[in-house]
Amino acid sequence: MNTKPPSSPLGAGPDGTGPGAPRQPGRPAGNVDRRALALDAALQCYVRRGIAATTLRDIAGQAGVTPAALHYYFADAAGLRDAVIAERLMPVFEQVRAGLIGMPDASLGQVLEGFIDHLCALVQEHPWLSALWIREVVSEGGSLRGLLVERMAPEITRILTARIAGEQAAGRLNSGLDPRLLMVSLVGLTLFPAAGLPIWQQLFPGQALEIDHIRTHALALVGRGLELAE
Amino acid sequence: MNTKPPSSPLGAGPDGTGPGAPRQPGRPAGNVDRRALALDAALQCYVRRGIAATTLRDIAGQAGVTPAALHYYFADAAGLRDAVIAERLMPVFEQVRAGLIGMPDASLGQVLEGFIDHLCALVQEHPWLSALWIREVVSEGGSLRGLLVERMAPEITRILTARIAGEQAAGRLNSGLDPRLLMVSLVGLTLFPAAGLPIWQQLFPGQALEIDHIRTHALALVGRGLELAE
Amino acid sequence: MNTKPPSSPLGAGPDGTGPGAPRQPGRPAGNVDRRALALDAALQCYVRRGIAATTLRDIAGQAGVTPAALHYYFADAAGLRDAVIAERLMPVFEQVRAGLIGMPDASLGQVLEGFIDHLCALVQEHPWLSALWIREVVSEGGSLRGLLVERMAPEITRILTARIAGEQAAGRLNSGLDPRLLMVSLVGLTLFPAAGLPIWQQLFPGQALEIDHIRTHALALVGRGLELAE
Amino acid sequence: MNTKPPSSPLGAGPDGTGPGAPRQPGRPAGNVDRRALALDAALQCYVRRGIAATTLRDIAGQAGVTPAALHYYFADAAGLRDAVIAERLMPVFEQVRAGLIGMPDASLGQVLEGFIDHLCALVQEHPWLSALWIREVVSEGGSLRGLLVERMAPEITRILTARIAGEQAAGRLNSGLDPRLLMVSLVGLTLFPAAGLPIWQQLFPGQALEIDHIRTHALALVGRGLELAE
DNA sequence: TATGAATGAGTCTTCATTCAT
DNA sequence: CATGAATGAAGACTCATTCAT
Repeated sequence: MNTKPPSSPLGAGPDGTGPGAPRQPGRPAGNVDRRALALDAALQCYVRRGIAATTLRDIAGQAGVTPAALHYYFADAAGLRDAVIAERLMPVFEQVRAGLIGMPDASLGQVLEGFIDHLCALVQEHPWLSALWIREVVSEGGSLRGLLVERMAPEITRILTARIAGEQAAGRLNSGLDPRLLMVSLVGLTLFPAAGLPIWQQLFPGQALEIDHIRTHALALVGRGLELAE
Repeated sequence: MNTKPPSSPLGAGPDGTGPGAPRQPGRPAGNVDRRALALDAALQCYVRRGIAATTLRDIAGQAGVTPAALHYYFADAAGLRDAVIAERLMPVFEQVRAGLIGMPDASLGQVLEGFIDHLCALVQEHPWLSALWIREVVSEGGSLRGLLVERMAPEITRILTARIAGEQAAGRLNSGLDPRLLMVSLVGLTLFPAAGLPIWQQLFPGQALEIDHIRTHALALVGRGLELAE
Repeated sequence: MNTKPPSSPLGAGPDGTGPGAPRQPGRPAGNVDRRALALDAALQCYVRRGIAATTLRDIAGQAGVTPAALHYYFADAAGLRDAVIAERLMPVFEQVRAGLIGMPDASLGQVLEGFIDHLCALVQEHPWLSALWIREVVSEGGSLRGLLVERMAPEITRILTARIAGEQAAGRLNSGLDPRLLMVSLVGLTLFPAAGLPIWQQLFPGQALEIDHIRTHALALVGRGLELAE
Repeated sequence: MNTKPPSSPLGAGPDGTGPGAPRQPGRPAGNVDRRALALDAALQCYVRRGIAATTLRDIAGQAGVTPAALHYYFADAAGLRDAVIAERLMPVFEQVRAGLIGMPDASLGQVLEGFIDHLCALVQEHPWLSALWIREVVSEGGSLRGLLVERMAPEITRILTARIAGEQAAGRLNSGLDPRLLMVSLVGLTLFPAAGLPIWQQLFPGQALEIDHIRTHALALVGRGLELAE
């Protein structure tokens, strides 16, 4: 009947037990493995089953550690999730953002096509990115939706929407496009197909179908559209 | 969002009794209500939390029935999920498929643009479609992925991929596109943005942003691309 | 990683599961047994180990039911504790209070001696009363201390302290006594020795030593004190 | 309340090294500090939550050491508890005993009133005494009950009960009293009210209510009883 | 036909304890 | 001499499922 409330996520326990908050620097190399292993295992499970449906046992089994060890490292399930977000997801998500707002001097065409290149390169390097983005960022009820809404989208929206509309007004961009939906379209042409790659590959056995095909295809489509004959 | 109860089974036969799915024989009509109520509640929960993370208790609470009643109607959790798929999801998924392979005489342009129209109309009518498609069909580990891989995609792929490649060879379609990825692109320009509509609406407060804007935008993009000034 | 918060104590579950709040009337007799059995078992464990140190398993084992059954009956450990308080303890505690404030017309002597009688009669009938009062009501950190401070003592204090002081002023009560401590003294001469009865009995083997001896002794002491020879 | 750290071991030998309890040989003096700190912290926790409900982590947190350090010093939780008893509790409990059997030449009146004075003085010096006595010595299932039954009460009982009965027979003591319960009554008039002091103080805000009031009141009550007007 | 009662298995979490260093 | 790392056992609680009625 001890109803003592658990310590808040990410905070070091008040009893001097457990490492609580991640302590990156200065850790003996021998111990980094198990914590990092757990983060990687958690990431894998999140991708495979979704964050909400992943249990600590799933992760512990995947990482080859005991559930109690996960509590030792991360205090609780929320702490583990937060650690994965902070140490695995955010650095990459941050790169998504940086790819867009980091090229202010370029022409809009360079920005947009550069964004496609950039997303594809990130997916190449971090194959989990597309799956997690689709399920946890975009999906209703996704665990990371708040990250997009609060931390990433507002800035991107503010910077790019006005510019897009401006280019349209100047006749330098297809006026039929909706400025508010353009960035989404680029994601829909890159991360979305990338999340389904295993499916498409399965549908075309014997043929190579990789992220680079998605990149080329997306660039061709946004370049001139379908170019349907009249 | 998505709190509107889904419309009654779309695959219902012309006699209005709706035998589109297996229904235990001998049940009085008066009880169909509670079964249908449970299916609707389950669909809502699936959209909200994802299929894997939804518990029977969630559904029972949402439907206002006891968990035991769900067992009575559907035998077990898998049976309920299968019933939702068969009686709620498949009729709509079937329409997705029918929209594509049902117009063999039309030109490819008509087929592709018709597909965009069709998807948007379906989302309009069944707001849960985009969310569920994104999370459960496309996502790795999605509960409905098998449906796409085994029942829908092969036929579509067989019919359309060859035709697309043919049109490209004949110079009637942008040769830079990848025939294998074209259908995916159209979904990525419709269902994917639709799944995020609540987010985009939140980012542009005071402005109407609805499925019709997605449709117009997608048609403009596939029509001629970005039309960037040289 | 389902971090859904548990339903609040004593409240009926929102999912239509479990009886939640105690439902006294109208229950089939066959089922009353197990719930009441659990309450009795919990009371025994509380007396034996203290409320804070009692686990659900202790109680379940004592009652001969599974821990899950306790959750079914009482939602959670706090709910069980609250039920024991509400259905077992409070009725008796209420009698402690009623014994005092229920005799306004009597002389103070009658009230005080009546209180001793009353406490001893209650202990006779509810042997757990003294142990629980000593450990959980009076002890620092006791789980029921709030009950005394907030619900019982203020009224008793308000009614009796003034009267006691008045009688002292009128010379009808030992003026050396502290009006604020008189009621406590009576408890210290009844419930406190009663809680230790097993010890005293053990120390005087072969002799009867029961609550009635405590009553007689307490009445003699408050009657005329030690009556020490000068 | 009771946040004042307990004074250093009372049973310490005349040489100031305090061998009153078993102390692993060969430990440098510099480390005694941390051990003593842990004992004090444990005592505080025992008072606050009760011995059975106190965890090693509670104590470690309170003492500002790691749980592993407690194991290093005391082998296990039982060893820590035994050390607290031997080095903190027993010296004071011993004084309770010594106060009674140490004045064989005095009159019974002096012994009894001296006992009240003595208990109050001990509580004054060791505020934890009353709480621990009430909860762990007297309460059913109390962790220290054995101490009273086996080590303290028999001797006191043997020496005093006979004497009390003798005085009664000689007409020098209220014959209505029960010789077996007289010592308990004195405790019930001192330690018991003392344990509840925080409550009574809370009930009479603005008034000083301290151990000395308890002493005066108890002496007045045992002196001549209530002195109720006929 | 339907459900209230009950439970075994599984989830997250905390605990005392161990051990290599 | 002392502790950070780790864990098995036990804690509370939830879940899908069963079954008598």
